[in-house]
Amino acid sequence: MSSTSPLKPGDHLYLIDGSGYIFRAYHALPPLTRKSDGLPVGAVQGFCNMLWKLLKETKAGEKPTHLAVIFDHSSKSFRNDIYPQYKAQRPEPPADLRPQFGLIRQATRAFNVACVEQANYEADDLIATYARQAVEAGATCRIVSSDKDLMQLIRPGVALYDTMKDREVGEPEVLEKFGVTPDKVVDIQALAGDSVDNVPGVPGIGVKTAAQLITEYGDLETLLARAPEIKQQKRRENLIEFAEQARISKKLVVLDDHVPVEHDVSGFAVDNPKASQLIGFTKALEFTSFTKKVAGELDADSTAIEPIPVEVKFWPPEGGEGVPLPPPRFAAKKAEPAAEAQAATADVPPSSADAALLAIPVTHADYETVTTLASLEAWCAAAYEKGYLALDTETDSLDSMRANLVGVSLATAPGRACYIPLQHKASGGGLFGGELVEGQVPLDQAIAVLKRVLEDPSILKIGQNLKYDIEVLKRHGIAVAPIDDTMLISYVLESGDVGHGMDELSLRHLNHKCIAFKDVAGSGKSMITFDRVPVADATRYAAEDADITLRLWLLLKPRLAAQGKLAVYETLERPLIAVLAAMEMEGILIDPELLRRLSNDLATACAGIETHVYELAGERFNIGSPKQLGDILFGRMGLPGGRKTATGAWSTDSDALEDLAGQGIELARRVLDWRQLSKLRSTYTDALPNYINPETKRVHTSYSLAATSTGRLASTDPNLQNIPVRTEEGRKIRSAFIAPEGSKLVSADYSQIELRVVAHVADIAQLKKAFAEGQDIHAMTASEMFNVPVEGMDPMVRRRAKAINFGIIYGISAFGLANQLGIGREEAGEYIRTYFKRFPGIRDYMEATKQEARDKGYVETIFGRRMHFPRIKSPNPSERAFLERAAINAPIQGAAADIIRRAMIRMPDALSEAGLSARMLLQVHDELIFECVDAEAETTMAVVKKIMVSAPDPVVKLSVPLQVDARAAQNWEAAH
DNA sequence: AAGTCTTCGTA
DNA sequence: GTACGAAGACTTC
Repeated sequence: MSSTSPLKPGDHLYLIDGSGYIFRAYHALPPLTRKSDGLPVGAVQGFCNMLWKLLKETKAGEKPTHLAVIFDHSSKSFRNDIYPQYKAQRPEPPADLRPQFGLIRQATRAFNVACVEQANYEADDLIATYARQAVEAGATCRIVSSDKDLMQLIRPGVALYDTMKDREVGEPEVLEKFGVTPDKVVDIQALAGDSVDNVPGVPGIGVKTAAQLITEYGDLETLLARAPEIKQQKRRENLIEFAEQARISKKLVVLDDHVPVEHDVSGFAVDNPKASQLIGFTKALEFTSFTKKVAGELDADSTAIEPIPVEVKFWPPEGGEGVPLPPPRFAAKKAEPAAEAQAATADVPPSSADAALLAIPVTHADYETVTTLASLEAWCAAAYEKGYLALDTETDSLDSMRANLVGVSLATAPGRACYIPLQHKASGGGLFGGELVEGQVPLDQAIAVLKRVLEDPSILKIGQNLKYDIEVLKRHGIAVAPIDDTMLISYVLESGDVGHGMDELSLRHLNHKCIAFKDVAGSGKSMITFDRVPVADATRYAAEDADITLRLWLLLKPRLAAQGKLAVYETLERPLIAVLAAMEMEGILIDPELLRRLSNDLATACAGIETHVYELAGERFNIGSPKQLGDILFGRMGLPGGRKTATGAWSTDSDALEDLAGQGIELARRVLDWRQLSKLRSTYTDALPNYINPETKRVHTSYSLAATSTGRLASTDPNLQNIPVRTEEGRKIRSAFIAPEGSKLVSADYSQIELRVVAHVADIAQLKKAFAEGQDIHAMTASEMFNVPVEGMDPMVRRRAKAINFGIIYGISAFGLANQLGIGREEAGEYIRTYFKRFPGIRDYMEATKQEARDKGYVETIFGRRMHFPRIKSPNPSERAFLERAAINAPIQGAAADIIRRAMIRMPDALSEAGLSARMLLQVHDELIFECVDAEAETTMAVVKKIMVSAPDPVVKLSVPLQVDARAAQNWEAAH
């Protein structure tokens, strides 16, 4: 421990938030630093550097006279007595972080610095208490932390220093973050709450609204007292209803500055480190260069000092998929050559030199606007030196099949980025508008230079959502390869309730807020296309995108190997980019004339129903308005049995209307009919023709690879994964998706793939046997459950079993099953009990999955795809039950998604190797749609089936056969 | 103009 | 009971 001396006027007390430091260092720094045995020590090393700098390099007059590092004693504190859910759903720290908690405490002692923690109090409370003591003693205090919860302590004599951003946090920074002065910060937090710490706050109020309210009313109590004056209805009601919750929230966020501290501040007086202790410690952790630096400064002979024993807890981590190894120098050898076409040699690992540069702040100072061919060549040369290149294209449209290339940005190192404007046009109309801006490299020349590097197999191209850029560049004759995509890397690492957009990733991982697109191009009606953005603005925006993308790659790529997820990325994600790009660019043919006729028919039918509805209702109203309809049905007509929606409005969904229709209310039946027809018209027959590309005359959807939590794809603009099929009217729309003359559409779909996955992963003998023998799976289930023969089975009995089988996949509940079958909850519960009695393995599997989600915070598919459920331990019972069902469904839906991904990745090569010209056009979760010439239809179906059926091989040997049904026809409806 | 709610299409 | 996206109505700024 350090020496002893009471605080006196003029003294400087430094309080370091040790727990906060380690969390932020872990998440902000690349996990590259490990001891030779694999022990992760990056945060400890960062901590030592920071502490050393504080002790040695602080300016004269700011040197601390007293210093202590404060830690959280445990995850429980007095706040849990006020509000048990406080910080209740914090996930366990990552395995490679856990051992570093103890190491940082040992580092503190090795520095001969006070190391303080106290049961029942958080570090922040101790810091608040010591800071108050300092001010009262006439000394000043400086708190070293990046925690926003400490902003409330800022006042004359108490400063806050953010180590991660390397800057002082003063009133301006607090104003920027919370919109109020430091003394009001707690009122903001009380209103806005904090989802990370589970501070509830008031619903509907975020930081922005809270700041506005506190500025207007002065403080929380005044606001709550005068809440009835507030104009906005919802806001007023919430402030009144949740007033007590706001007060509790405030108690949670206000720090206790009168902790009966066990360590007296006089014991924090600064003393010099003992060379033997400090160097002994840094040698033990193999901090070579740090040891050298310290030895030099302390004038000690480091070779003469023995490493001291260091106590390591929680390492290696127990169980799991094994010890996360240091990131390999080169990507792991691909396990499946066929699955990953990309050469491993092109997969350059992030250099540690660049990784170190990640810490430099994102400024736009060194961004360059490339205006000459020579300078473009120089940037390409830099890419050759590095072996990798981050890039981003700027265009005038979100639709990659219509977008014109406006410019390209490149980055070769953190902070080293450029923008090459290619097709910027002068702003303004008339004579001077629309002309190409001076000083741009001619498009064809720039393309020629870029083509060399973007197609070079030795240069790895890094992008964020590269599929878009690949398509735009392909249309300019460039076939970009090999590639890495930061969006997909993030998706593999963190699929769960976080997003993977670049702005979001930048904030989360780099603590940097990107320039928003609307800041350079505006929004809404006044939005300009990117080619009209001034080149200087465009450079800052575009070069930043490439810079951030490169930094994210440097940070995130090593985590794939560290978490054992490189194979998932390389076999299920990355190779799908090119496959999807080809499908999207191919597009599908639709018959706009047929859709136009359908639209007319639907319009006529709707109009007829409308007249009738107005008669029945006795007034004209907007049938499409649930609010107006509810008022008429349950208000004016006073019909019984109305339910309310979450927001208190009358529910008029199809269940509610079916109820009324069943009671003989014709109005309800008519509205249901109207809704069906009007839906088909607005969403399909009217919308689809607008998506026909004028050049290709086909419709090109866009698939999102990182939109779902389970690994499924999502289709947008237009969504071609929800084309109607269930009703006769709807199927007419499907028949408007056609093959050209002389060609056919082939549809191939997996039969019962999710139930087959269940049979395999839960290892259910009866199910496996039934699938192996090609039995009717629902009939078999019914037979097992109700002891009736399959022969001559009552269709109703089979229907119940079928509903239960689907329920299993969805994480069954009596409530849901009762709804589905239109029976009572009791009866549904009885079915479920019967089912579990006959299939106990299913119940075991479901319980085990829930437990896994609770223990680890995630679940995995049989192919290793990981899906996170950070809120699975939510204190809210209905949220928790929902997440448990989702966690049960995820490995099943996810495995099915993995299987069809594997089939899709192998499909193009398989088709061409078979000498077929068939092209894959669409994916609808368990179905693939192809277009092929008439003569090749049969062979195409055979090849497609073979690839789809064998898709799990060789990684997973399914214990159940997969079945694929395929048909060829002139249109999708007939092929399906 | 932007964001939320409700409804409904798919697997 | 799972997973999505789109359209129209409605609310708020």
